[in-house]
Amino acid sequence: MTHTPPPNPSIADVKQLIHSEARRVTSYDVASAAGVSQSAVSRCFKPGASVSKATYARVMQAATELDYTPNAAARSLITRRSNLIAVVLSDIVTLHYPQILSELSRQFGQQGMRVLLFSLAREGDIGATLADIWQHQVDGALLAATLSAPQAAEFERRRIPFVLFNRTLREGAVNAVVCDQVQGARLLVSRLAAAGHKRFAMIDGPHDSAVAQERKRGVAARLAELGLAAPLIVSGDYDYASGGRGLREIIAGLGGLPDAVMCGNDLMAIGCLDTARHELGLDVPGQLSVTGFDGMAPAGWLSYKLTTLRQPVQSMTLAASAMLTGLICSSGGCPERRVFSAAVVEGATARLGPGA
Amino acid sequence: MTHTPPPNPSIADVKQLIHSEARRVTSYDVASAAGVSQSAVSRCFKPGASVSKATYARVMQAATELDYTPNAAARSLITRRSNLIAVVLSDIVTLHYPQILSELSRQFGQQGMRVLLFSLAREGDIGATLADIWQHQVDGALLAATLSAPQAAEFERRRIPFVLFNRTLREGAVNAVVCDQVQGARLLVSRLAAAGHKRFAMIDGPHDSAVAQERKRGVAARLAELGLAAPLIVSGDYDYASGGRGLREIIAGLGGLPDAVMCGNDLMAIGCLDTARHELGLDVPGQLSVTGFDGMAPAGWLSYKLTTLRQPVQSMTLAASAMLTGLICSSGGCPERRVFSAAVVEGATARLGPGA
DNA sequence: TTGTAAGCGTTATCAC
DNA sequence: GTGATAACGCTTACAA
Repeated sequence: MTHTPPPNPSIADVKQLIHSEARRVTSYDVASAAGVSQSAVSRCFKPGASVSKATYARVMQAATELDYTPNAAARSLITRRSNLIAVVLSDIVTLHYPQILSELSRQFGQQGMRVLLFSLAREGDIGATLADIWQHQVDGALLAATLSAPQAAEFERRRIPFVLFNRTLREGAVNAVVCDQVQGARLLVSRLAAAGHKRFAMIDGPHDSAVAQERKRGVAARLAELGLAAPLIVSGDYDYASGGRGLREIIAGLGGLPDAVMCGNDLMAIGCLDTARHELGLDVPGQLSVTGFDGMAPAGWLSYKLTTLRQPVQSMTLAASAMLTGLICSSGGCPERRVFSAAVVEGATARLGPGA
Repeated sequence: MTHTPPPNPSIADVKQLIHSEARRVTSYDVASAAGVSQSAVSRCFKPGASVSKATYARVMQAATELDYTPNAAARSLITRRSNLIAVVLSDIVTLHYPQILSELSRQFGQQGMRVLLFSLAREGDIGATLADIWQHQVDGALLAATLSAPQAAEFERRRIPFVLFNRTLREGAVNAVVCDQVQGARLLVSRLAAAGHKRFAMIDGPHDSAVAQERKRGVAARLAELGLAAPLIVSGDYDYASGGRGLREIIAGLGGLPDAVMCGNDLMAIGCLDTARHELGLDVPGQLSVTGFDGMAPAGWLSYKLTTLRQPVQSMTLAASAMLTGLICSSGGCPERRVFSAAVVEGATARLGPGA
């Protein structure tokens, strides 16, 4: 019994050879089984290459029978395209996570790109992750995490296009898709003030969250403009428990109820609402108005009907993936920010006055 | 001005050369800047290789200044390890998505492996995705989606270890981490029956969901054992709206209220609960008991306190990632199933009798 | 249209 | 400990 392959091996011969050597199927195997050159095989897998119908058929037949699949690593080595997109999410995004990710995976998938996922423990933890991103030679990155200026610069230096999601750089222009948190916050304050609310309190998000900072800023600015007292601000962690804890802290701080509690996100608003109603026996919005931010699904559930600001997550996700694929294909152009507006969801947890 | 590099180029020389040629930094560049051979550079980036301290320092200095990062594609080509794990989720898993993904990303990350994400539109849609998985030569796969026997066989043939999450194959042994849905369902039925419930109804999950099938099976089997009437089963989509719709359908079908409505997951249970209380003005659990499945966070919120079965998602995720990394390192061994139990969360939406 | 051959950037093997 | 040199599996001129 010899292991030397016959000069014109059949598909079965090749199959057995591969099996006996316990290795993966390569384009050479397909070529030898189909009786063509290796480059012919390669061309058959490249859309729009020039191959005769007969050759194509023979190659595909062999490829199918041998379970051949091109090796992405080898391809990426020569083409300098990995077809990989790094998606970096800080755990805080948790709310829209599923929606964002499945949408991104779908969008990029349609362009033949795959999502390489990086999940950060904390908002600012991207540092250690960067090395991994470089190694995998991703074609682009979508970042929902805080990026420092030097880190952004390194993306530039390596010529890796990136888009920030709901984040911007303090200085320097970068591509970003954001929701105007400040505008939204101002709008909500206006509507609340128009309904006669005077004493405001706020449950703030984590200190390292850029989005939380903007929301807080918008609220404070609009209150000042309206000549109303600055809100009592307590801090929260964007989670359900923070909402209840925050409310108690506010009541203790004020020695009574404020007119409105504005929460940094829906999750805290729901926690605040539940504590107000079920633990403190308060009437919302009768005695107290409660508002959120985000417009996540549970906010619309019948038990809550939360008054909140909806971010157009779907549109933002779409815009971000489109922007990134655009950057990858036609590299160049100057940085662009696409700013979406948040819309007030009237709900039933706050008395609102007329819009501006 | 010449572009020929000097015989002993400085780091700055090399830097400029790379820049002028607009290419990525390779180990050759680092080698030439550090005045060593390319293989020396390679060794410096391989943990536990034999390099002298002096060489290591020189190489690292040059590497840092040049922003050199090894190319994962080239490495993967020669080592036959991509350090990539395919994680395939059907959209239905949406509930625990964030928790599962961030945990997996963390776990695999600690082993130096990255998560390549595939999000399926439907439970059974893995077919088209497989070709992508093969291309990227993943070292292993974690699948929370239905896999057919031939598909499983192809994983075997390609020697790619895989672990099913909350799924099993109808025939044939595979590695899997599951929660015993049947046992959980039976337990819950027992507790409900012990409290005197007689007429049961059920809002089922999607037909293509294996988990939903098992839950339904467990409920039906236990009811039969107890000599109770078979439940009225209406179908749902695992979403919030399905819960309310299902409840109405049940009431219409029975011409009145059942004693208990068991929902295929928490989301539908919450929808059912909201409709019962806020639209139909029913007293839950006074007039009607409602139960869920999963134990997702909102089930515990004060407005719901849902009676449900908690799946130990954290433990399951941990087990799955550990199992997969185990399979990758020490290939071989016979298929194993790790079965976790669901625990009853008593909540406040159903009257429960004593446990068995 | 097809085949030949030169890389892509690593790691691995082997002398030295 | 170090440096040649041969893979790894593919794409892509270029020649036929």
